[in-house]
Amino acid sequence: MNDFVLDPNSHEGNINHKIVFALERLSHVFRIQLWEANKQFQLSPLQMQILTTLRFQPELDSVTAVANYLQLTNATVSDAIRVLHQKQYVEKHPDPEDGRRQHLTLTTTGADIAEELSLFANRIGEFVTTLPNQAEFLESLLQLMQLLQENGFIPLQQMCTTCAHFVHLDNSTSPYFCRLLNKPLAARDLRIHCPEYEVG
Amino acid sequence: MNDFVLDPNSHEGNINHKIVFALERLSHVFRIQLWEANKQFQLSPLQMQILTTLRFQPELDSVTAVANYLQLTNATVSDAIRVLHQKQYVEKHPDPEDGRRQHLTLTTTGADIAEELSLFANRIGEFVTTLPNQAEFLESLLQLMQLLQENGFIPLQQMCTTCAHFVHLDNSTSPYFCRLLNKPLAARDLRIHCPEYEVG
DNA sequence: GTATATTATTAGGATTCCGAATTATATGCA
DNA sequence: TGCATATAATTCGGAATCCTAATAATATAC
Repeated sequence: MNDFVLDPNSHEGNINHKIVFALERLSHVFRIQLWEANKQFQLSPLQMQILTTLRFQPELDSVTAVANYLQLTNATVSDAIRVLHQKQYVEKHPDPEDGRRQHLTLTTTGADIAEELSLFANRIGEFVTTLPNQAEFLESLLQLMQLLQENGFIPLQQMCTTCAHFVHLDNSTSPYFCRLLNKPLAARDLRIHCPEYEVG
Repeated sequence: MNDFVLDPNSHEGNINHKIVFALERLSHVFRIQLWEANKQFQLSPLQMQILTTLRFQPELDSVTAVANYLQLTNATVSDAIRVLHQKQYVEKHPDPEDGRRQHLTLTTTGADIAEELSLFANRIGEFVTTLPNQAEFLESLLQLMQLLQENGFIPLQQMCTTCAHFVHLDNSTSPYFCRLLNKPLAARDLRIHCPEYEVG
């Protein structure tokens, strides 16, 4: 649920508290939207999150990898994946070299559903479109994510700002640079999940 | 959790998607933090949210009011409050004029716990402290909240930006003004839950 | 005064989470 | 080689999250 607990007006004028409170309320919106989608897609919130993870981050193809990403126990994820397997949205392929591993992939149906879920999520994106200062907004969000990642609140996220190939140029209109792609980056170019990511 | 589903790099360079994805990841952090607090406080996530709501928005003093605010059914909230009542964190007072209503208040213990929860939530606030451009960040968040409220994704939130007393002055260093308090407001002064709120 | 609406609760059920235990396989090291 | 330890995945039991539907009591509308 939205997801946390804070006095919305504590320390009158304390901007940190207000920001956290606003993030909390927005967090709530996402949680509620997941339950809304549940009615439409006949999938539980966790099942939807797993489908989307497998669709857009296919390298997270095991119970353990998904559980770490979602910060849940293997038990919880294993159970949800069992249901997705029953519904024939997810396939399990034994690893030929490691008998303990099961590689997870989406079926065609599963991938289609994940696409639809992505469109559903974009209902929020419509409102973001009308915001001024989107680039600055994204930068603040990424900075916060980076801090939270560095302090163990978020598991490794393959973001530009923590990547080995990333360079922060201070005084420039394109303030960032990727050494791998060998090109300058504006705030809008910053990736949250880059396939070329290397721990930096 | 976190809580939603979106391709973190869809439409390469589509900044809306990235913003939504970042918000989604942050939403996840709040959800996970609630479960963390659960270990420490022996309270369920919903119970904690209810305690905090009663503490900082005491005008939401009925099952229905809290359920609307949290966008849950009365059944769900009623059940959680039953437990909080058992634990002697919440008291129920029958309304003398309306026999259906129960006014909810916190016990001293309940209020103390709510304060501690607020401190716990502030662990995220520490990181917000180090962000540059906090005022702009808060403004973007509030603008998004306002849009979501206007479109029915968030129930009535007593924010300055949707208040009858609020005036938006365009070209100024204090770009806002409250007619009730009769004073200019900077971004950092904007309230998310104002006791003087009137529907505007 | 009767129909309708509202407040709160209860019951039943699928899902979400956890910790702990289990099974199977892989790895490290003597 | 062999044995301890680590890892991957699952299963089990249990408390909590959510819902819809039904119920009871009271309030409101006409």
